[in-house]
Amino acid sequence: MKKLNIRELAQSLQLSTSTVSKALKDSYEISSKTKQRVQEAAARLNYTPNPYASSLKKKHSKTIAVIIPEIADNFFSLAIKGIQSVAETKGYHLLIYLSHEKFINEKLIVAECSSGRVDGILISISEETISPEHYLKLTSEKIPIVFFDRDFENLDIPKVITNDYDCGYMAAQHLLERGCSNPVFLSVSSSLPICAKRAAGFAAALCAAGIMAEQKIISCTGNGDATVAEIRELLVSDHQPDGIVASVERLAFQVYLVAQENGINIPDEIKVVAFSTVETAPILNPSLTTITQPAFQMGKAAVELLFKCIEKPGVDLSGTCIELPSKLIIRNSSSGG
Amino acid sequence: MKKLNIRELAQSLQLSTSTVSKALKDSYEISSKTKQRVQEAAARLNYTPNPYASSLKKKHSKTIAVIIPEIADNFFSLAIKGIQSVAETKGYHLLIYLSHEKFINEKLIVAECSSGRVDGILISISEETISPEHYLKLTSEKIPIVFFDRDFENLDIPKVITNDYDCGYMAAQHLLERGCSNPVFLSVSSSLPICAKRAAGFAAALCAAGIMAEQKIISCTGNGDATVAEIRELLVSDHQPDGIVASVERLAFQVYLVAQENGINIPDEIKVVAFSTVETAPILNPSLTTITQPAFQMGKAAVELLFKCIEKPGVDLSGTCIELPSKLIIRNSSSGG
DNA sequence: CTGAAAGCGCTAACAA
DNA sequence: TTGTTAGCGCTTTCAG
Repeated sequence: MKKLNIRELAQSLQLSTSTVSKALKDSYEISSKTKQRVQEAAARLNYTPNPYASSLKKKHSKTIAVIIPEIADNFFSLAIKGIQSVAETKGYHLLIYLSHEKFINEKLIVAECSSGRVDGILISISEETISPEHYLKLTSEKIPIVFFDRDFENLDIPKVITNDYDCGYMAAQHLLERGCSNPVFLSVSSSLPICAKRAAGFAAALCAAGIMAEQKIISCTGNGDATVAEIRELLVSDHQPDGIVASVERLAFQVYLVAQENGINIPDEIKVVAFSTVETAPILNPSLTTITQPAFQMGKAAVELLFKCIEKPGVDLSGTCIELPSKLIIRNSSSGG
Repeated sequence: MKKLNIRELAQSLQLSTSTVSKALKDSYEISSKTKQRVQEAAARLNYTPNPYASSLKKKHSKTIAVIIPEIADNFFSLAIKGIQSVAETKGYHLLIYLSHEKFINEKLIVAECSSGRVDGILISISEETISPEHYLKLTSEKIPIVFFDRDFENLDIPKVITNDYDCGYMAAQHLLERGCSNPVFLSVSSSLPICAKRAAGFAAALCAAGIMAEQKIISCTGNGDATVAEIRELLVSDHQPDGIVASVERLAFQVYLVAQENGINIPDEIKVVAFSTVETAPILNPSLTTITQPAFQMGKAAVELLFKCIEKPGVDLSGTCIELPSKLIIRNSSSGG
């Protein structure tokens, strides 16, 4: 069956293309009799309008871009799920782009998005991102953008984030209450605002308890084996910490692995808390205390905000910041003390 | 900064649009001097060609659709990552659609894809899918489609799958070797081919060992709490099984939870093996024996196959089936015996 | 209520 | 080597 276009459909009905076009979208200008005739024929002949022709004419595409650093990560999968749940009710399409945590990739993707391909952009910035020009260019071209989770600070771009500073504080405090005297924070990037905020909260809690926070923020910037090596070195050192806050779940997994391989008991010798949405937290060995972000809700809130920008180009949402709190869920990895 | 089009760019250079168009794509017809002039101007004025206009003309979109049942699932996240890794090198865009395991959604999505929006489709079918007309319609319209992981059987559509039957067999055999005399298989859907194949392999291994496989295939079709209830009932029943093969990882997690809450020891009282790609398998309590699919590679192989279909519409790839083997990774949840 | 016609921004014959 | 022109398939005034 050959794909047919609106002209052919119109011809087969002895109507003009404009009548058919209007009938298809149920316009009040068309008699209900012809509407029916047209819609019936369209269904029968399997007519589907070419979305690109229509986008070209209407100057919007009913598609949005989601730019994330990584997809094989529970947080982002859940966020996409949230995004998709509302995009689908609005008939929007979702284009997914991965920056792989690289600034250069992110810039290329963002530039590509300014071509008119998408009506709006949802982005969680890469670890490397240090300047915002590419976002600014987008806003100057009036294509709406909203940050979710990982934002670029001091910009007027709308965002939905979580209470990272408070959670960093909470995590440290929790460890302190459980008897840790030498907790450390495992950071993935000092330039990444969310990580910096978590670290800052952590440091503040230590200070409040009279502990010097210097040297308690440990950067684990490599990935894979390099990080494992760093963690191994940390855990078997003379000044082994007695508590760990993992800024991302991957680091917690690595801590577990290293502890396991070196016979270090969690939580007796070392307690751990992780920023994580991992589903298996309750059945880990031991079950993992987490700071869990409302990933699905954040995705949802972010698209909703984006749709507001798209639908009401007039109203000024710049500066809007929605903060959805994360939750500390206490499990066995931090018990005892 | 207002977005400009090719005509305006051409005007500002005192050239024709066709010259500019060709210069932009580095055509041999254009002198290198003007090429440079054009490209320099395009960069300076921030010109980006409208992709929809170009798609309309060229009759392809450089975008492919990925249709999956669910995104918050390690297997699919990894598969997307594999897909993306090759799409990005080819400059293709990725549209993601979720069927939420519903046949009706899948049909709608597939129909939408036949509009010319995408150059090809990668799909993992929903649990409910029972008829293939919507796929056939696509192929009759010459839009390439390839199945990955969850295929619809007895069709000539290319696919990349894993050795599900063998793995079901292997899982059962492993449990038997470890001393189980009453293993069961937890199925999510009897109509879903991959699940059925896993179950069939499982049953075959039992038969080979002289065990009646009747009633050993247990369907856990509800989701969430309903499934937990089913599993709870199974585990505390008089004829409690001493081995479980979970056809999907979610079921294994639920088994762990129920075992935990009822003080049932894994692996002493009951051993478990799960079809799963979960990253935390080694650090679960106890570490989980898995049949792990090569998710990333499957995604990669699938797009590569799809690109072959797209790039060489002439050659006939129908019937192509790439089978990438999964691996049994033995851990503590099935130890002892 | 229906139709004619212009044009969205780009590409690709074909001319020059 | 560059320019003219005719669409791609659709939507949308504007006339009828």
